[in-house]
Amino acid sequence: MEDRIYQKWLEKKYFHAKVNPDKKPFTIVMPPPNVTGQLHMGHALDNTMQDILIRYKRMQGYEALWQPGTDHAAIATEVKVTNMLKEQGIDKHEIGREEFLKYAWKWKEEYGSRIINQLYKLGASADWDRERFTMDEGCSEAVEEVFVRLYEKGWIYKGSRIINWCPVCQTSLSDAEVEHEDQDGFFWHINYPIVGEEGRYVEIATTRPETLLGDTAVAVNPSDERYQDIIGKMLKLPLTDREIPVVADEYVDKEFGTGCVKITPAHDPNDFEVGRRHNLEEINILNDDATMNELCGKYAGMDRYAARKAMVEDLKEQGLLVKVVPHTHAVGTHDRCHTTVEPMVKPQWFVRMKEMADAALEVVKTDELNFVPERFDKIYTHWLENIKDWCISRQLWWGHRIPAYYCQECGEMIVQKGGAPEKCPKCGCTHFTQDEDSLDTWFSSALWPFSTLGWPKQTPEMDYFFPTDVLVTGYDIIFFWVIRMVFSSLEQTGKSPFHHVLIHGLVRDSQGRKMSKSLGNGIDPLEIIDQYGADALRLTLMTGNAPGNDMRFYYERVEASRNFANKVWNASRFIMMNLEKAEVPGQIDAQLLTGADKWILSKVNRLAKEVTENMDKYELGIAVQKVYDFIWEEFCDWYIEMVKPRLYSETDATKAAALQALKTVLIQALKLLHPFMPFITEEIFCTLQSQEESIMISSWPVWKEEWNFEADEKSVETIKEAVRAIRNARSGMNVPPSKKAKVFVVSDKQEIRDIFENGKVFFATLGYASEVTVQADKTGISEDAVSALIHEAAIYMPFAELVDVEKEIERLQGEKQKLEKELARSNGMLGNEKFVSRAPAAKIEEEKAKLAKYTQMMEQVKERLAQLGAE
RNA sequence: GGGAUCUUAGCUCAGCUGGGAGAGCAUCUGCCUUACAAGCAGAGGGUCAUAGGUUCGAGCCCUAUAGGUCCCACCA
Repeated sequence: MEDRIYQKWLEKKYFHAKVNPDKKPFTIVMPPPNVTGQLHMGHALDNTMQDILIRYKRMQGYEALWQPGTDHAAIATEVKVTNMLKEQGIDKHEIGREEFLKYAWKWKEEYGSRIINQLYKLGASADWDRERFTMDEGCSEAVEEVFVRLYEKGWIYKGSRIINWCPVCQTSLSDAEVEHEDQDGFFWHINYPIVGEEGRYVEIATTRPETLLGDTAVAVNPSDERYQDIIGKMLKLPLTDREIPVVADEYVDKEFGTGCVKITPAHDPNDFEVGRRHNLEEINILNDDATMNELCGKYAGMDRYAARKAMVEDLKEQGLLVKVVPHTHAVGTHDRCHTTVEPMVKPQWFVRMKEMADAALEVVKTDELNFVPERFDKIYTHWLENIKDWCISRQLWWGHRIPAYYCQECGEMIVQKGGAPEKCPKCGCTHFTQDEDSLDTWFSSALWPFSTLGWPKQTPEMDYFFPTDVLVTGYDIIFFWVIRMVFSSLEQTGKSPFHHVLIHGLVRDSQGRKMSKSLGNGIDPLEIIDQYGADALRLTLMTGNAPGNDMRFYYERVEASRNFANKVWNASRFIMMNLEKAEVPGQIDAQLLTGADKWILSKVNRLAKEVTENMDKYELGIAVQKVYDFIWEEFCDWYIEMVKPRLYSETDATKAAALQALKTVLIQALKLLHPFMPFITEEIFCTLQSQEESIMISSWPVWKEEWNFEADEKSVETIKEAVRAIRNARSGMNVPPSKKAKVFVVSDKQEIRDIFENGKVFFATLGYASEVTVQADKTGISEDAVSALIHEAAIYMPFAELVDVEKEIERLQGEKQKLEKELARSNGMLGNEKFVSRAPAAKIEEEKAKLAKYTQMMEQVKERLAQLGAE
């Protein structure tokens, strides 16, 4: 069924949005999934939320564009392709860049559509006609444009800086791609001999002894009294024949370790800074695979950890190892392969961040950009305030190549769009080599909200759909993507790329663990869809969870969602069955509407209002909960049951009105439910009526003043109260529903009697009554009838053979206790002089009304107890 | 080290601007009532982590404390 419906939507082009000046635009850009990826629960959640918002806005009459596409995912894809080639016995370095890229593109063609097809299964109503790819022509043009603009502004520069290097992936990384994890290690205390002072040493402490070979100084704090006399002296660097100076630098913490720090500018970010301040040499001692390089003498060729071991042994032998102290410290790892990254000095490309970060900070302050929930703007702000320049070059082949060209003759560098220059402006040479590096994958995704709309061209789409309205994504991606989109867009278009960022959490397993491949605890959304349907999956993902919070996913929850889908299905089937059997006029005849009909119309009217309010606040969970409760409780459990006697009657004059109300309310509810459960609502909608061809392009329910029946709502609520009291009493005495009873409603209030007279038809059925008699006093009712007491009325059921006076008294005494508590509470509040003087008047009135109600009910209970001979 | 967040019924979680504690699942009781037993009706179950404070009134606001989770961070 779902595939069939989705196919229809596709064929009818319902998802397609076009520039339409008659309508207001509403735009969401889809976070582009990796081309190599497969749909997981995170995608399912993220895209369900977006689809809900898009469907909602589309129904509200907006020109709703959901812009989809995929990301080339530089490292992830390159690793996958490399591994695939490896399995075929092909080494990527042997075949070279060109060949490799052919394989990569082939891979992309093969798998790029897989995840898109999986999104179809979810019901995603994205505009697939506009599907884009970060490496397609337009997006690549945008990348070059931005690169060149920033370069010319001086905000992109090439320089030798210390960067994070992944020895396995063999590429540089940005700070955002490095995760810090605490690892157990040691503090090795090593003596560095002072030159010319036999037997005198400087004791340093290090967690990475192997970097000793790259040391070019030892630093102490300039105010450290212990070391004043050695500042400026030379030390003999152990295991080498080099001599290094002692320098003074504020960076050193006197309290930590020995107060003496070995400085390795080429392999530690702090040491790098110290090195630059003191003009120290930067000695790179590592190869790209993190083995020791040719400068390391006997250690050359050893892995970094093997070298560490060997060097510690040698230091021990030479008596320079003072002690070894266990020590845990944070180690940077690559977020993709979890290899320990190696800080290294290498020539790379960077984006200067200061100015763009400031601009990005400004838009959250001015509310041009808002996070939902709000707390995430702190995370955003904090990151931007501490941002460093962004290393954007990667030593990868799969990605946008940096548009920098070097003259083969004089080495002059030219940065420009549209390929290599024809002639070197400096020497006239016509031969160039392009920079080997490619760009960080996030450089292109940072442009996604506008590159997909045609930027840098001035397209009608840019004018109409940009800036987009809301971005939906997980909190784990704020640094990588959201921030970079914001500053890129501000710089290039002058606008924030979206007004709202709706943040969701992670979908975890039933025990609260992150779903991961290594744990094997991932639940495949496609399996859930096969088993329970996309609607059930979507509902599960949307219920019982607040924005920004993580959620647990387990089968019982999916089953509950599936059960709800069944409920909707069954109720609809019941209504359609009855509609078929009878002639139903097209219009509701307001004259024939009963109190029950008005009550449910009033309820669904308010529901529409509340759901809309919550949708607008992005409280999707609350919105769907309201629809769920309405359909299951008010509509199915109450209204359908109320209406049955009229439906089964051949003579009831209001039967048509009942059918009309059923149909009308069902359609309203289906519409409100549609964004959440698109398939089942479409199926029912199309069977139920033939005027409109699809629910997804029908109009969203709005508040109708003519459906506002407050008085009728109150009447029905009174009867519901009575029904509940009857059921409660019967249940307490184990009377089966099949056992009907005569029911007397006694009230000295005319209006109450009227309510029951008017509602007799359904009150009788719901209250298991064989006959309902409404009267002003107790005449004719046997003394020992079972009673159920509600506000301003008493219900009596004479069960000749079932009377159990003991139980009856017990029940009434329970009731009395409850009322006593209520009265005490109410009296307490109203007796509090401060409450009466300071609380709002409405609150006081409300409380007085309650007090009156409970007082009245208490009298009834006491009277009844007395009647039964108890007290 | 800084920050965020959580602690509510046996379990998983809602509770949006402070005004009588909710849902789903689980449990117990009774029902095959002609849409639905994947259902219907009823019931039990919570000093809302702890201690203070603000307020007429606190699950909600403030301050501490304890425990959990997560993020950020250059302590060698």
